[in-house]
Amino acid sequence: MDAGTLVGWFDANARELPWRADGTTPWGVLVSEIMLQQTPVARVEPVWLDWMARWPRPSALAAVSRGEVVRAWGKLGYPRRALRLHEAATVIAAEHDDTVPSDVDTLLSLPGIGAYTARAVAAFAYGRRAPVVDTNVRRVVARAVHGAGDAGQPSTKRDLSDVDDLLPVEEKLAARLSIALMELGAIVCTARSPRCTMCPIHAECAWQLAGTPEYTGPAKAVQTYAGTDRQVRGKLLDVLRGTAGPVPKSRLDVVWSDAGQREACLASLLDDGLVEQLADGRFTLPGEHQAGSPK
DNA sequence: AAAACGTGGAT
DNA sequence: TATCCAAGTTT
Repeated sequence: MDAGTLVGWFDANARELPWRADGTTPWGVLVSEIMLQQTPVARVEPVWLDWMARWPRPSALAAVSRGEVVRAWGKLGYPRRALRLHEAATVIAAEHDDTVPSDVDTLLSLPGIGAYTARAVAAFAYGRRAPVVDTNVRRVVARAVHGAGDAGQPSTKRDLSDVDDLLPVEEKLAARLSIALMELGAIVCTARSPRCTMCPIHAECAWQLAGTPEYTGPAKAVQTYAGTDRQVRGKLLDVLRGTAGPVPKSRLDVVWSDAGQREACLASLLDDGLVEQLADGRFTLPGEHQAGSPK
Protein backbone atom coordinates (compact mmCIF):
# COMPACT_ATOMS: atom_id res chain seq x y z
CA MET A 1 0.00 0.00 0.00
CA ASP A 2 1.18 3.48 -0.78
CA ALA A 3 2.35 5.48 2.22
CA GLY A 4 1.64 8.78 0.49
CA THR A 5 -2.02 7.94 -0.06
CA LEU A 6 -2.62 7.13 3.58
CA VAL A 7 -0.56 10.02 4.94
CA GLY A 8 -2.39 12.40 2.62
CA TRP A 9 -5.69 11.05 3.86
CA PHE A 10 -4.53 11.47 7.46
CA ASP A 11 -3.49 15.07 6.90
CA ALA A 12 -6.94 15.88 5.56
CA ASN A 13 -9.07 13.80 7.91
CA ALA A 14 -7.33 13.25 11.24
CA ARG A 15 -9.23 14.16 14.38
CA GLU A 16 -7.96 17.18 16.25
CA LEU A 17 -7.01 15.65 19.56
CA PRO A 18 -5.34 17.70 22.29
CA TRP A 19 -2.24 15.53 22.40
CA ARG A 20 -1.80 16.07 18.67
CA ALA A 21 -1.66 19.86 18.96
CA ASP A 22 1.53 21.65 18.02
CA GLY A 23 3.80 21.98 20.99
CA THR A 24 2.75 18.78 22.71
CA THR A 25 5.81 17.42 24.47
CA PRO A 26 6.98 13.79 24.41
CA TRP A 27 5.79 13.63 28.01
CA GLY A 28 2.33 14.68 26.84
CA VAL A 29 2.40 11.98 24.20
CA LEU A 30 3.46 9.37 26.74
CA VAL A 31 0.71 10.37 29.16
CA SER A 32 -1.87 10.15 26.37
CA GLU A 33 -0.69 6.72 25.29
CA ILE A 34 -0.89 5.29 28.79
CA MET A 35 -4.34 6.77 29.34
CA LEU A 36 -5.57 5.48 25.98
CA GLN A 37 -4.67 1.86 26.75
CA GLN A 38 -8.05 0.11 26.57
CA THR A 39 -9.82 3.43 27.14
CA PRO A 40 -11.83 5.47 24.60
CA VAL A 41 -10.57 8.85 23.40
CA ALA A 42 -13.63 10.74 24.65
CA ARG A 43 -13.01 9.72 28.24
CA VAL A 44 -9.31 10.47 28.11
CA GLU A 45 -9.50 14.01 26.73
CA PRO A 46 -10.62 15.91 29.86
CA VAL A 47 -8.36 13.94 32.17
CA TRP A 48 -5.34 14.46 29.92
CA LEU A 49 -5.93 18.23 29.79
CA ASP A 50 -6.19 18.45 33.55
CA TRP A 51 -3.19 16.18 34.02
CA MET A 52 -0.89 18.15 31.71
CA ALA A 53 -1.90 21.43 33.32
CA ARG A 54 -1.00 20.10 36.76
CA TRP A 55 2.06 18.05 35.83
CA PRO A 56 3.67 19.46 32.67
CA ARG A 57 6.90 17.52 33.25
CA PRO A 58 7.71 14.06 34.62
CA SER A 59 9.39 15.56 37.68
CA ALA A 60 6.18 17.40 38.57
CA LEU A 61 4.24 14.15 38.64
CA ALA A 62 7.02 12.36 40.48
CA ALA A 63 6.82 14.97 43.23
CA VAL A 64 3.27 14.19 44.31
CA SER A 65 1.89 11.25 46.25
CA ARG A 66 0.60 8.10 44.60
CA GLY A 67 -2.80 8.82 46.10
CA GLU A 68 -2.97 12.18 44.40
CA VAL A 69 -2.16 10.48 41.11
CA VAL A 70 -4.78 7.78 41.59
CA ARG A 71 -7.33 10.45 42.47
CA ALA A 72 -6.53 12.46 39.35
CA TRP A 73 -6.77 9.30 37.27
CA GLY A 74 -10.43 9.34 38.21
CA LYS A 75 -12.55 6.71 36.54
CA LEU A 76 -10.40 6.00 33.50
CA GLY A 77 -10.16 2.41 34.68
CA TYR A 78 -7.23 0.07 35.28
CA PRO A 79 -5.81 2.40 37.95
CA ARG A 80 -2.57 0.47 38.20
CA ARG A 81 -1.72 2.37 35.02
CA ALA A 82 -1.65 5.55 37.10
CA LEU A 83 0.79 3.99 39.55
CA ARG A 84 3.03 2.77 36.77
CA LEU A 85 2.98 6.17 35.08
CA HIS A 86 3.99 7.71 38.39
CA GLU A 87 6.85 5.22 38.66
CA ALA A 88 7.91 5.85 35.08
CA ALA A 89 7.91 9.60 35.71
CA THR A 90 10.11 9.06 38.75
CA VAL A 91 12.63 7.12 36.70
CA ILE A 92 12.54 9.63 33.84
CA ALA A 93 13.08 12.51 36.24
CA ALA A 94 15.89 10.82 38.13
CA GLU A 95 17.72 8.97 35.39
CA HIS A 96 16.84 10.65 32.11
CA ASP A 97 17.15 14.33 32.94
CA ASP A 98 13.36 14.72 33.04
CA THR A 99 13.20 13.86 29.35
CA VAL A 100 11.13 10.99 27.96
CA PRO A 101 13.50 8.58 26.19
CA SER A 102 13.25 8.38 22.40
CA ASP A 103 14.71 4.94 21.95
CA VAL A 104 12.41 1.92 21.96
CA ASP A 105 14.51 -0.31 24.18
CA THR A 106 14.87 2.34 26.86
CA LEU A 107 11.16 3.05 26.72
CA LEU A 108 10.44 -0.66 27.06
CA SER A 109 12.41 -0.73 30.30
CA LEU A 110 9.97 1.68 31.95
CA PRO A 111 6.99 0.41 33.98
CA GLY A 112 3.69 0.33 32.11
CA ILE A 113 5.33 0.72 28.72
CA GLY A 114 5.06 -2.32 26.48
CA ALA A 115 5.53 -3.14 22.81
CA TYR A 116 2.81 -0.80 21.63
CA THR A 117 3.44 2.24 23.83
CA ALA A 118 7.21 2.23 23.38
CA ARG A 119 6.89 2.42 19.61
CA ALA A 120 3.99 4.87 19.72
CA VAL A 121 6.11 7.30 21.73
CA ALA A 122 9.13 6.80 19.47
CA ALA A 123 7.03 7.42 16.36
CA PHE A 124 4.52 10.06 17.48
CA ALA A 125 6.71 12.08 19.82
CA TYR A 126 10.06 11.73 18.09
CA GLY A 127 9.22 10.94 14.46
CA ARG A 128 11.08 7.64 14.56
CA ARG A 129 10.45 4.77 12.19
CA ALA A 130 8.82 2.17 14.42
CA PRO A 131 6.05 -0.33 13.71
CA VAL A 132 3.21 0.76 15.97
CA VAL A 133 0.80 -2.11 16.47
CA ASP A 134 -2.41 -1.66 18.38
CA THR A 135 -5.84 -3.20 17.95
CA ASN A 136 -6.69 -0.73 15.17
CA VAL A 137 -3.58 -1.46 13.16
CA ARG A 138 -3.97 -5.20 13.60
CA ARG A 139 -7.46 -4.95 12.15
CA VAL A 140 -6.36 -2.76 9.22
CA VAL A 141 -3.54 -5.15 8.36
CA ALA A 142 -5.80 -8.19 8.71
CA ARG A 143 -8.21 -6.69 6.21
CA ALA A 144 -6.15 -4.60 3.81
CA VAL A 145 -3.16 -6.94 3.62
CA HIS A 146 -4.42 -10.40 4.51
CA GLY A 147 -7.98 -10.10 3.21
CA ALA A 148 -9.50 -11.39 6.46
CA GLY A 149 -12.60 -10.00 8.16
CA ASP A 150 -10.74 -9.23 11.36
CA ALA A 151 -7.45 -9.81 13.14
CA GLY A 152 -6.76 -13.23 14.64
CA GLN A 153 -4.88 -13.94 17.84
CA PRO A 154 -2.16 -11.39 18.55
CA SER A 155 1.44 -12.39 17.96
CA THR A 156 3.80 -9.56 18.80
CA LYS A 157 6.59 -10.87 16.61
CA ARG A 158 4.47 -11.47 13.53
CA ASP A 159 2.35 -8.35 14.03
CA LEU A 160 5.45 -6.13 14.29
CA SER A 161 6.91 -7.78 11.23
CA ASP A 162 3.72 -7.30 9.20
CA VAL A 163 3.63 -3.60 9.94
CA ASP A 164 7.37 -3.14 9.54
CA ASP A 165 6.97 -4.45 6.00
CA LEU A 166 4.55 -1.61 5.26
CA LEU A 167 6.75 1.22 6.52
CA PRO A 168 8.88 3.19 4.07
CA VAL A 169 12.57 3.59 4.83
CA GLU A 170 12.40 7.32 5.41
CA GLU A 171 11.89 8.06 9.10
CA LYS A 172 9.42 10.93 9.11
CA LEU A 173 7.23 9.38 6.44
CA ALA A 174 7.26 6.04 8.26
CA ALA A 175 6.21 7.77 11.49
CA ARG A 176 3.37 9.54 9.68
CA LEU A 177 2.21 6.28 8.14
CA SER A 178 2.15 4.67 11.58
CA ILE A 179 -0.26 7.23 12.96
CA ALA A 180 -2.26 7.19 9.73
CA LEU A 181 -2.77 3.42 9.99
CA MET A 182 -4.03 3.79 13.54
CA GLU A 183 -6.37 6.62 12.62
CA LEU A 184 -7.74 4.65 9.68
CA GLY A 185 -8.58 1.78 12.01
CA ALA A 186 -10.09 4.14 14.56
CA ILE A 187 -12.45 6.08 12.32
CA VAL A 188 -12.87 4.19 9.02
CA CYS A 189 -11.79 0.57 9.26
CA THR A 190 -13.70 0.06 12.50
CA ALA A 191 -14.58 -3.19 14.23
CA ARG A 192 -18.34 -3.04 13.83
CA SER A 193 -19.43 -1.11 10.75
CA PRO A 194 -16.42 -0.17 8.65
CA ARG A 195 -16.96 2.88 6.44
CA CYS A 196 -15.42 1.29 3.40
CA THR A 197 -16.87 3.81 0.96
CA MET A 198 -14.82 6.50 2.68
CA CYS A 199 -11.63 4.47 2.77
CA PRO A 200 -8.61 5.88 0.94
CA ILE A 201 -7.29 2.40 0.14
CA HIS A 202 -10.63 0.83 -0.70
CA ALA A 203 -9.52 -0.07 -4.24
CA GLU A 204 -6.43 -1.95 -3.13
CA CYS A 205 -7.85 -3.53 0.04
CA ALA A 206 -7.37 -7.30 0.03
CA TRP A 207 -10.55 -7.76 2.05
CA GLN A 208 -12.57 -5.86 -0.55
CA LEU A 209 -10.93 -7.74 -3.39
CA ALA A 210 -11.81 -11.00 -1.64
CA GLY A 211 -15.46 -10.00 -1.34
CA THR A 212 -15.41 -8.96 2.35
CA PRO A 213 -15.51 -12.49 3.80
CA GLU A 214 -16.62 -12.96 7.40
CA TYR A 215 -14.04 -13.41 10.14
CA THR A 216 -13.35 -17.12 10.49
CA GLY A 217 -10.69 -17.28 13.19
CA PRO A 218 -11.14 -18.43 16.78
CA ALA A 219 -13.86 -16.66 18.73
CA LYS A 220 -12.61 -13.80 20.87
CA ALA A 221 -12.87 -14.43 24.59
CA VAL A 222 -15.82 -12.54 25.99
CA GLN A 223 -14.78 -10.46 28.96
CA THR A 224 -17.17 -10.71 31.86
CA TYR A 225 -17.32 -8.03 34.49
CA ALA A 226 -20.31 -8.37 36.79
CA GLY A 227 -19.31 -10.18 39.96
CA THR A 228 -15.60 -10.23 39.23
CA ASP A 229 -12.86 -9.05 41.53
CA ARG A 230 -12.37 -6.25 39.05
CA GLN A 231 -15.81 -4.92 39.83
CA VAL A 232 -15.32 -5.26 43.56
CA ARG A 233 -11.93 -3.54 43.47
CA GLY A 234 -13.52 -0.76 41.46
CA LYS A 235 -16.22 -0.26 44.05
CA LEU A 236 -13.75 -0.23 46.92
CA LEU A 237 -11.46 2.25 45.24
CA ASP A 238 -14.39 4.44 44.28
CA VAL A 239 -15.20 4.96 47.96
CA LEU A 240 -11.68 6.25 48.61
CA ARG A 241 -11.61 8.42 45.48
CA GLY A 242 -14.88 9.98 46.50
CA THR A 243 -13.71 10.86 50.00
CA ALA A 244 -11.21 13.52 51.02
CA GLY A 245 -9.84 11.85 54.13
CA PRO A 246 -9.31 8.36 55.56
CA VAL A 247 -12.37 6.12 55.92
CA PRO A 248 -13.18 3.47 58.52
CA LYS A 249 -13.44 -0.09 57.29
CA SER A 250 -17.21 0.01 57.77
CA ARG A 251 -17.41 2.35 54.80
CA LEU A 252 -15.76 -0.24 52.60
CA ASP A 253 -17.75 -3.18 53.97
CA VAL A 254 -21.01 -1.88 52.53
CA VAL A 255 -19.95 -1.95 48.86
CA TRP A 256 -20.04 -5.75 48.47
CA SER A 257 -21.96 -8.36 50.43
CA ASP A 258 -19.64 -11.33 49.89
CA ALA A 259 -17.20 -10.73 52.74
CA GLY A 260 -14.68 -13.27 51.54
CA GLN A 261 -14.37 -11.75 48.08
CA ARG A 262 -14.45 -8.25 49.55
CA GLU A 263 -11.59 -8.94 51.93
CA ALA A 264 -9.52 -10.59 49.22
CA CYS A 265 -10.01 -7.61 46.94
CA LEU A 266 -9.09 -5.13 49.64
CA ALA A 267 -5.97 -7.16 50.33
CA SER A 268 -5.06 -7.13 46.65
CA LEU A 269 -5.53 -3.36 46.47
CA LEU A 270 -3.22 -2.95 49.48
CA ASP A 271 -0.75 -5.30 47.83
CA ASP A 272 -0.87 -3.33 44.57
CA GLY A 273 -0.22 -0.10 46.44
CA LEU A 274 -3.53 1.40 45.36
CA VAL A 275 -4.80 1.55 48.95
CA GLU A 276 -3.05 2.14 52.26
CA GLN A 277 -4.04 1.38 55.83
CA LEU A 278 -3.22 3.85 58.59
CA ALA A 279 -1.99 2.95 62.06
CA ASP A 280 -5.48 3.62 63.43
CA GLY A 281 -6.95 1.05 61.05
CA ARG A 282 -8.58 3.42 58.60
CA PHE A 283 -8.01 3.26 54.85
CA THR A 284 -6.85 5.90 52.36
CA LEU A 285 -5.41 6.36 48.94
CA PRO A 286 -1.64 5.83 49.29
CA GLY A 287 0.61 8.55 50.61
CA GLU A 288 -2.05 11.15 51.24
CA HIS A 289 -1.80 10.84 55.01
CA GLN A 290 0.79 9.79 57.52
CA ALA A 291 0.61 6.03 57.62
CA GLY A 292 2.35 5.88 60.98
CA SER A 293 0.49 8.54 62.97
CA PRO A 294 -3.18 8.36 63.94
CA LYS A 295 -5.50 11.08 62.71
C1' DA B 1 0.52 -18.12 27.46
C1' DA B 2 -3.82 -17.56 29.32
C1' DA B 3 -5.93 -14.63 32.57
C1' DA B 4 -6.31 -10.64 35.33
C1' DC B 5 -6.94 -5.93 35.31
C1' DG B 6 -12.00 -0.86 35.20
C1' DT B 7 -15.28 1.75 33.15
C1' DG B 8 -19.04 3.40 30.47
C1' DG B 9 -20.95 4.52 25.82
C1' DA B 10 -22.89 2.41 21.75
C1' DT B 11 -25.70 -0.97 19.42
C1' DT C 1 -31.33 -5.46 28.50
C1' DA C 2 -27.20 -7.80 27.06
C1' DT C 3 -23.22 -7.79 24.57
C1' DC C 4 -19.55 -5.54 22.35
C1' DC C 5 -15.71 -2.91 22.50
C1' DA C 6 -11.98 0.93 23.48
C1' DA C 7 -4.36 3.78 21.31
C1' DG C 8 -2.35 -2.91 26.25
C1' DT C 9 0.67 -4.51 30.03
C1' DT C 10 1.87 -7.68 33.38
C1' DT C 11 2.39 -12.05 35.55
